[in-house]
Amino acid sequence: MADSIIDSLKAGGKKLTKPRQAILAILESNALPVTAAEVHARLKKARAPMDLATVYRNLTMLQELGLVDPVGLREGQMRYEVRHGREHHHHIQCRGCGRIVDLMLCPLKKLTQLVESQTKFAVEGHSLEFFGWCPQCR
Amino acid sequence: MADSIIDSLKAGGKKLTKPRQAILAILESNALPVTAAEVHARLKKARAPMDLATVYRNLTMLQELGLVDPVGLREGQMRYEVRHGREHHHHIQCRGCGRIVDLMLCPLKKLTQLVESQTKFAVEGHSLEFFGWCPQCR
DNA sequence: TGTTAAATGCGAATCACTTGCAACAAGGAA
DNA sequence: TTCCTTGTTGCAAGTGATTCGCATTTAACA
Repeated sequence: MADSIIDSLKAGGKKLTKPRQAILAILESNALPVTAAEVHARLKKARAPMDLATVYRNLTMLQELGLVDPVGLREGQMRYEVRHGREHHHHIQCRGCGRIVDLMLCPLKKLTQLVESQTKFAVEGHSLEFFGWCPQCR
Repeated sequence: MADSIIDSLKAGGKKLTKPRQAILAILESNALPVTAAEVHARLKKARAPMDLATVYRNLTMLQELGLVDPVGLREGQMRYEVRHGREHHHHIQCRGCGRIVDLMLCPLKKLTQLVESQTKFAVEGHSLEFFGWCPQCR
């Protein structure tokens, strides 16, 4: 587990419990964003079962600390991915099979300024997801 | 009601029922995206009450016909807005008060081609939402 | 006007997610 | 090490959004 994560938890007055470590291990082993249910299922397989409510509580907390990013793909459930050591990026999901692919790009720095001057909002974040058909499904 | 909407319904084998007309009227009178619950409440006020399930069924169907666009702002519920006669656009929502403002811009035409060549997906759509603090809340 | 397929209302179900609470476990202080 | 405080967990129940089954209507058109 990365020191930066442990430091962030400490700074937030959080404890490094066993269940929490297991969740972080699952998250770190996944390149792509996962749902709470998926984390729950993988913990069960990894012989570290825990209550789904605990999974949700931890994902919410990790998000508040800025350690994980939420990814909303209009699936009726949220996905989460660790931020640690990865560039800010976006995703594309296949409308056929649901496959998700990382897009290592974000064209929105300039656009953010435009939005700020246009709306007078202080922009704090954005979500950008693409939908389409993957090579196997098209 | 616009002829183009009626034509689309007809082409999809759909009927132009009274409840459906009422829903479309509500949608057309709203510049900003609304939730199913909001549509349901406004129909009640407008003395054209109908079952919430009917509202959902219609919103889903109108979306499938391409007459309304879904807008996901991570509020735990979807919003919808009529596409008819309006430019493709995005939104920004205040993290404080929830206020939504239209952004009449979309910088993603070029980016879509980049995504397509990078992933080999056939891009069919995207969602782009900004979050921040509005002038009153910042 | 009759026929038929689509649409509606109602109630129950599902699904993702949250909450209350008692038992438990980090982790710093003594 | 032991104690104490406070965050954490499991369990069970609760929400809130959305969907489904089914019997009853209603629009569309022959």
